[in-house]
Amino acid sequence: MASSENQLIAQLPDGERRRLLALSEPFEMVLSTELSERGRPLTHAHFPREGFISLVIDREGYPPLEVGMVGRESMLGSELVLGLAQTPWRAVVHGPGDSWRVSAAALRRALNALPVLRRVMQASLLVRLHQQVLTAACERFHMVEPRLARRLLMSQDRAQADSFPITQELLALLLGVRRVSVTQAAGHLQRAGLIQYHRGKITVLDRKGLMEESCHCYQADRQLLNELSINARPS
Amino acid sequence: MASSENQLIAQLPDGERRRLLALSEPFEMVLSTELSERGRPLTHAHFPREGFISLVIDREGYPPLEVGMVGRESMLGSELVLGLAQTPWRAVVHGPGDSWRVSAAALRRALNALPVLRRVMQASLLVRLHQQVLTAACERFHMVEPRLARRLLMSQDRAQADSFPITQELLALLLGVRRVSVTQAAGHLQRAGLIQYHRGKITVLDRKGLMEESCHCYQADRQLLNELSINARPS
DNA sequence: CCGAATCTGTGCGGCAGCGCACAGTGCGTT
DNA sequence: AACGCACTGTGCGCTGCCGCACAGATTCGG
Repeated sequence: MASSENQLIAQLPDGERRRLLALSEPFEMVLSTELSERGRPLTHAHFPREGFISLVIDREGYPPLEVGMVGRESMLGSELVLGLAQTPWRAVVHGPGDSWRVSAAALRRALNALPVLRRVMQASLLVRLHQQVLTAACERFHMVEPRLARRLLMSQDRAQADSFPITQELLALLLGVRRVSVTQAAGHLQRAGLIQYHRGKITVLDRKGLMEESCHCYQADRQLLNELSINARPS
Repeated sequence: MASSENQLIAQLPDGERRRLLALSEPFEMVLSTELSERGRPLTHAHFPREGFISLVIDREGYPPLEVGMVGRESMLGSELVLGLAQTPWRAVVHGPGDSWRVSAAALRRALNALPVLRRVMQASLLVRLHQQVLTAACERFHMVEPRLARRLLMSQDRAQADSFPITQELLALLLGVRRVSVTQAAGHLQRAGLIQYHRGKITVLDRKGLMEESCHCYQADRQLLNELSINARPS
């Protein structure tokens, strides 16, 4: 149970956790459903326990592009800690799983009484900002194959399993490249024995090897998460 | 005077503005100086009244890259509203001018008593996040020339003059491309009669034409700023 | 006044990813 | 069994930007 708990919730002291969960309801995140629309105020925040949500923007004349990822290490809706909830992205479920769902109004009210939750959400928002920056540089300058490797590792972390469903078509969307480019990069990784895939299901065979192929943005990301989470803990 | 006031400060009601300015000191932002270092907590927030500050990240094996820009429409240090002040970027003055400078500690204390300032800073932080996302997509997919045009318009807005100092070398850094690419794109724009430059000084001749050459990310950016600023106003 | 540093311009080969088009292959449905 | 659909694989020409190298031009410092 604890192993599949959302990691922000896990950071809360017992009292706050109970009060937050009392406001929450278990929610099944179904593949490809939308949890928020662009420009609309958020109706619910989500604390995923498994699976992941992609933050996706639509640009005229281009296919959609992923600009962020929310899994059990994070939450959807940390902007609510600012009292504002419009976002420029859509939130789409790309890894099925369960979440705790809280209505925006209830969460906003509860924030006053839950100081640690407030801190955690503030830190989470800052993490999102920092990740945005680092990811932007990564997407801009690194080549497809390392980025694909990074991406697979990230997905695996959220899925908490060696094997998880994801098509090359979707990966192309997430990376902002053609599907063909994914096919080629993935072919490499497969021939190298690092991964194995078949019709929308990918299995990571050699996690360590995959980390070597990935740009070190993956590690930078994880480090960032640790640093800022620790900072959130002390009052 | 009002025309060269920082626009966030201009949004404050008289009482709050007076109290904030009482904590502030006028500060001269000198070209190429650093107002914050990567990873270090911010010592001072800045509200520029003219000129601009670049947010710059350093990546191993690559030249530095600009990931954001702070001028009179914004502030340096809105993260302080989260009670946290580590940032992944350095803040470097790339357009000289004056700012209001407030120590981080004083600002943090004052935030409790100044609700409108708090709102304004929250909105400003959200704007930064949104801009990060949109700019990332722009940098990734648009070509050099439109991005250069956009960039020049942005610089002009902050400088509040048709003519302002900036070298192609610096522009290359800001755009994340080679200096040569800037030379070529700038040559185009000059031959088209939109700009005119000479040894580190650029003059915008045809602002309208420049907007047509720029990707519409420029307009999207301004629109975003308006929408979110308006939202900050009503309590 | 002369050398040095700064800023801008040009040429050339290379390459990663793009757009487009098409061809297999496994899976589900009726 | 047969069909359709989703997923994956391959080929080809194009192009925008890169890395490298060098050259003219203007300003600055001693």
